[in-house]
Amino acid sequence: MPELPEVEIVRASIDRACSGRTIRSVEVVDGGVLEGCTAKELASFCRGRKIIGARRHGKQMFIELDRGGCVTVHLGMTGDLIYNAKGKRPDKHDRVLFDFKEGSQMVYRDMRKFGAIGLAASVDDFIMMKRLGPDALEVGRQEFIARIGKHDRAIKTILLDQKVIAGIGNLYADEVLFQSRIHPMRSAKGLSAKEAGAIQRNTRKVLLASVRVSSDFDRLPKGFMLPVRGLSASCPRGNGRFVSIKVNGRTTFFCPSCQKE
DNA sequence: CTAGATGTTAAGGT
DNA sequence: CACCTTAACATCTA
Repeated sequence: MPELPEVEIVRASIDRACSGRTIRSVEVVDGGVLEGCTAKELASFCRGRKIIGARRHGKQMFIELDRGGCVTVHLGMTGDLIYNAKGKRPDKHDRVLFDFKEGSQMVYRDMRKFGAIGLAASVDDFIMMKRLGPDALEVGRQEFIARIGKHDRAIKTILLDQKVIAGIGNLYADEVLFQSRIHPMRSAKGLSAKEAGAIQRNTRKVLLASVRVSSDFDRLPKGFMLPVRGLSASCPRGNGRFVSIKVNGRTTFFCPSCQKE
């Protein structure tokens, strides 16, 4: 589930379904997903509190409670936060259940358990503690360009660094660079003003386009790499096959003809 | 059976 | 110190 658009989609649905509901109890099925608090602490923190909304910063989610404080939720690789109407059958990978007064519940589901649930006094507190950079959709154009240009490392590595800009993951980094026609190994610092500007623009374009289609890649506009990323697929511009390399330990696809070194 | 998967972080090497 | 690569986390699927 886990890059900015996917998290935003989950946030919006939880915000809609759970705002105003009061948590009656919390059941931690698998404590392995808790970070920085025990099951007891999470439960006593939440008990009797009302959810006032769901927020997001990069890939990080926050369930804000009345009287201050929030539950922090990171979806990791396979996490999901779901609103279940009363009587829904539990799934094998349900890890934490937040039971509401009405009998419905908010469920944290995560097959691989790379995600994390914790507590924070405030959203800003947590962002500071984790040293997260500004959200990829909220950061201004000038700041985006200034931040990426400070680093003399591969541009893809910089886009993936949550401390520089928060929210871009492996798939979207590839798409942003493909849209910008920039090779993933180019030095971020070595980019021209025009190139850095293109990356900023395309970051917005790609993330917003994905949110718009609910991350259903097949519904993205023509010319996107995501629906065909990988395998032996061809570049949608008709310039031949994609190539795969490792950048920052992550599988990277690009079009060697459109994205020159 | 093996390899790899949208994320994050620690550890070890140059 | 800066940067890079690798491994680890846990589990499923191609």
